[in-house]
Amino acid sequence: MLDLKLIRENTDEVIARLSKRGGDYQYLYDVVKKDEERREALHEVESLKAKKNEVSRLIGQYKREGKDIAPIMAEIDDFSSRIKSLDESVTAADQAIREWLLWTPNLPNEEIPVGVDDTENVEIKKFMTPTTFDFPIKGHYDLGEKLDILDFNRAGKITGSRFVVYKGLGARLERSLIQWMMDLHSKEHGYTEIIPPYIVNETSMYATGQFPKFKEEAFKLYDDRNFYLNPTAEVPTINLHRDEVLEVSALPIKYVAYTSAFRQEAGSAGRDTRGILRQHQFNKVELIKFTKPEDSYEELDKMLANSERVLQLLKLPYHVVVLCTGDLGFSMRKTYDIEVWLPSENKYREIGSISNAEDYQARRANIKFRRENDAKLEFVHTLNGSGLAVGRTVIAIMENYQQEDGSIVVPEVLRPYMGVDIIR
RNA sequence: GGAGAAGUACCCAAGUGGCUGAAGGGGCUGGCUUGGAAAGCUAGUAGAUCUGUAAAAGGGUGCAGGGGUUCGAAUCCCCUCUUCUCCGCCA
Repeated sequence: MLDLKLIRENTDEVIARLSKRGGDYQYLYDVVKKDEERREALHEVESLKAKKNEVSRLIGQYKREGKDIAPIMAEIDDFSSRIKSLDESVTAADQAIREWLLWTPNLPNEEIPVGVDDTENVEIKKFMTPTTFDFPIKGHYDLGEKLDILDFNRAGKITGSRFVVYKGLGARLERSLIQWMMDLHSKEHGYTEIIPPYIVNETSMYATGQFPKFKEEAFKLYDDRNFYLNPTAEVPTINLHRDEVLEVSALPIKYVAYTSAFRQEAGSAGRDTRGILRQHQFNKVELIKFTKPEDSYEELDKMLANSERVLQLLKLPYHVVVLCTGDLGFSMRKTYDIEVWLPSENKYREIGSISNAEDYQARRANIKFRRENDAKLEFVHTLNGSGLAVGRTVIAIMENYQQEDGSIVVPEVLRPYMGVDIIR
């Protein structure tokens, strides 16, 4: 959520900055106008309430003293009806403003490239060169079916499209990666491990910014409690501290969370339908930080380095791009995407996304901290990043480590977890 | 799923309609005392949020959350959530 005061005082600037994302934000002028009306009504109703409170207290006093209260009762009746109607208009204005703000995305960081879509993202670093082969290569879907470690047909029978069964060493590869990533980030990078609920409520979805705009992306449960399947561990893990005041000495708080993630992929009909690149259910290890405002960008860069380390240790070629304004996620101010080399597509594909929301989610989720005993409360900054998407890491390993005979060499760091050197 | 109990500030806890934005402890912060500390004595402790302002002052809201009754609600009524206990079922 953006700060209403900021919008009130810098309307033109806010609209200009938001417009770099694309879209029309002229409605913010209406919001400001509504806010003026709201405050006007608020002043009036508050002074009426003050007077009414004063008179009400007199009634108690009069009664104790045995005086007649009839004369002041008439006065109170008049206050009450005016207060009621004014209160209603204030509440209506509040709700209207809140609704607009919930649909308004975060301001893009001013230093990120301005652009309309992912073609204008800017590469900032590169690790290794794309893998080359001296034999005809296969996609992970072909490799997986031949090795009998990925089964798409039976997953279709059990559930439907965009689901997969991992089998044998395929299942073990997925499981090893989860274990190894959790170990790496918790033991070496100092994150605290979290396994949160995989079902979240509506309030949690609003707090991180999935709702209201991306409701159609979520799997809703048939249940009258407004429950949804977790779309990313970011949701439960940020909400871990919703409505809390964090100890300043504990910041930055660093979590590594493992969950399965569930997405409708509503806007992706027909895209990436082969293989496990885009599934309704996938595993992800996610990094989350709560930081002091002045530290968030330094922590963002450290988080990026922690994510990159996964691919470096796996010896997989990747590059990092800064998302341009048009490709930036709704709640985020700045995002790095890590894209891994996929030989079958002959290009880099997203495998992780590392973002700083600054105070946008903290404001929605009401997560604060206090610098000193008597200091005012301030919003923390929240960061989240992949560490990494597990299924896509499986793809990258299968494709980049494939041999001419269709077998797959297991990256060295995973061998202690896998118990084998090669999948054949 | 059934039956019951509870939710008050940083923590514990009193409080059945006005004199309570909230007794009493604990903790924390300051002062006295001390060479220093402990103990003791003493003062402060809604610090939230909205509004307002240059900053204040002032005002509204705030006793799990939401509605209602009333001139007036922590207190009465309704709904929801959470926690705990017992029973049932169960990985």
